[in-house]
Amino acid sequence: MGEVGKGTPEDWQARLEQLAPELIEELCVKKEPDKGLKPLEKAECGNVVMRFAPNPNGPPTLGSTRGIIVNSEYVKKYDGKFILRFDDTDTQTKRPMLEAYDWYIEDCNWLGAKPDEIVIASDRVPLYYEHARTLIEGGHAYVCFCESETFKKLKDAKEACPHRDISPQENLEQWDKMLSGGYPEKSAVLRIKTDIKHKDPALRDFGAFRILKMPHPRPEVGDKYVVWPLLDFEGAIEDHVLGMTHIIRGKDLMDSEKRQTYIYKYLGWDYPVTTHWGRVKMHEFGKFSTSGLRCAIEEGRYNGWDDPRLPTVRAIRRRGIQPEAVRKFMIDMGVGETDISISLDTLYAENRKLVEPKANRYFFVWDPVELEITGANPCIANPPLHPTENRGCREIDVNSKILVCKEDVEKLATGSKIRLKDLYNVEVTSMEPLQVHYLDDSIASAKKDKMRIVHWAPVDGIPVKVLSPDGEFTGIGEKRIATELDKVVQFERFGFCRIDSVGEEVVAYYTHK
RNA sequence: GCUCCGAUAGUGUAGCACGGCCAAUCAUGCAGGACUCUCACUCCUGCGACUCGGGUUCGAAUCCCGAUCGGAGCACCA
Repeated sequence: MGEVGKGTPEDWQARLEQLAPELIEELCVKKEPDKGLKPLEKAECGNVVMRFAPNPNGPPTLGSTRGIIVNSEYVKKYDGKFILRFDDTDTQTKRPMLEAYDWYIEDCNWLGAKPDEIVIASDRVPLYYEHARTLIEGGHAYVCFCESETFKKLKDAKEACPHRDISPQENLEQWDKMLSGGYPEKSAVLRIKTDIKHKDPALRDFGAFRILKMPHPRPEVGDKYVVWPLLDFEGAIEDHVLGMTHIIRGKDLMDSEKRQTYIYKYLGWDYPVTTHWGRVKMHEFGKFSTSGLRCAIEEGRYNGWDDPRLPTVRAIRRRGIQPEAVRKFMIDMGVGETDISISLDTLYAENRKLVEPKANRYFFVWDPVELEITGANPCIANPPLHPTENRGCREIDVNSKILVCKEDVEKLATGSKIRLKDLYNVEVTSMEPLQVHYLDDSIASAKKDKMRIVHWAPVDGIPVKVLSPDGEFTGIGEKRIATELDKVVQFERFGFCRIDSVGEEVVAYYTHK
């Protein structure tokens, strides 16, 4: 051993060649970093079933896309099955929103994550009752009439409540009475027996069903049921019945798995492979709660669920973010247990790569100021639609007046020379009123004199309104913008925008710089 | 109070299961420069991290212990 530390690398190589030449090749193989998502534990191609299970109590947000994209991406990778399941069994606190069901389906499709199957929990309540009955019969569940406060105290003291040891027969009767509406709201819950002395208080006898007399918002369900399952129960049953092999969910649900394991044990089922991820916060968006947002929208502080200031999928879609960019962004983020706080810059950079070659260029002048040109004949300007992709030119008639941005004018003084982009060079002859005199067409002389290059718009252009997260911009743009409905364009020296509507005026949604 | 989890550049991420390929990957960001009739794109160059302290070992980002910081659960919410 002592001699190992001595000698040069060359000596070592020579020694190794003598001793074990086969090792050399092995050492030369560099570990390849894995691209994309890490492999799933115990996953067999063709047998993977995963799900995204939201409560449709509001529209999908950028946060939801992580669950949609990563789950569906894994399923694609293993040629499995992707299920969209609506966990909509709370008619009260997180009451489902009727429109949101379709929004989720729509947004999944848009993101390239079309579900292979769609399941709505509120349609399957009898299934949950059935398993609840089995558990009661087996003595693994009981109807508890404690007030929540009382139960909490007992639980914290590791003490069983008086209802815990009632016989299955009696429990069954009480359960039936519960189902038929024989008890008032909040007077009874069905609990799953775990271990009342478990060292972790979160795992001691947890609730599985409660009485909720508020009807379900879905008309096909309405007031059919008064007993509704809680998430841990509903999810546990569904995940097994639907054949889930792998689950990825929030770290906050870690104890959920431990609780659900009791149910699985009682029913003789195997628990799916579970992974957890941390919370994602976006720098650009403050804290939004679905209920808070709803109020704000109703009060008119936002224009709707697709207001460009909101982190909803509908909003970013309207802004011209491409689904592929969101996918790449979320997949690159991977599945980590750390809580993260990310910036949308990375998403924008991803999107820019996608949109840059496609977007036609146009002039849009915000805060327009009229500028009079002397000494030039009327002409037609021909700026290219794209600087590198050979896609032809736009045509803009230029007479004696054009519009330029106020912020550009503020940098001028009598005598300044500027280049009107893709047009010609001028010199300012008067500031009030703003007048310029034609100099020449040569780009070379513009460069030689280091003139500022300023974009402009025709006075008879089309009014344009840009809605952005930072507010509204209004001005005038080239008429041809009206032909780009639903496309992403680049307003030169401004940024990328998606043309949202075209009429008397063009409305554009700001994408990013 | 009880219980669980995590920590790599400004931000995210790879590497950690099995310690030497790590003088630590990639992306984004930032700074400087080239190109350009846009502040976009492209291309160069640069900046920047293993939370801390012990231990094991010839060798630790990787294993062990402790501390610190951060997050979460203990609902008749999801």
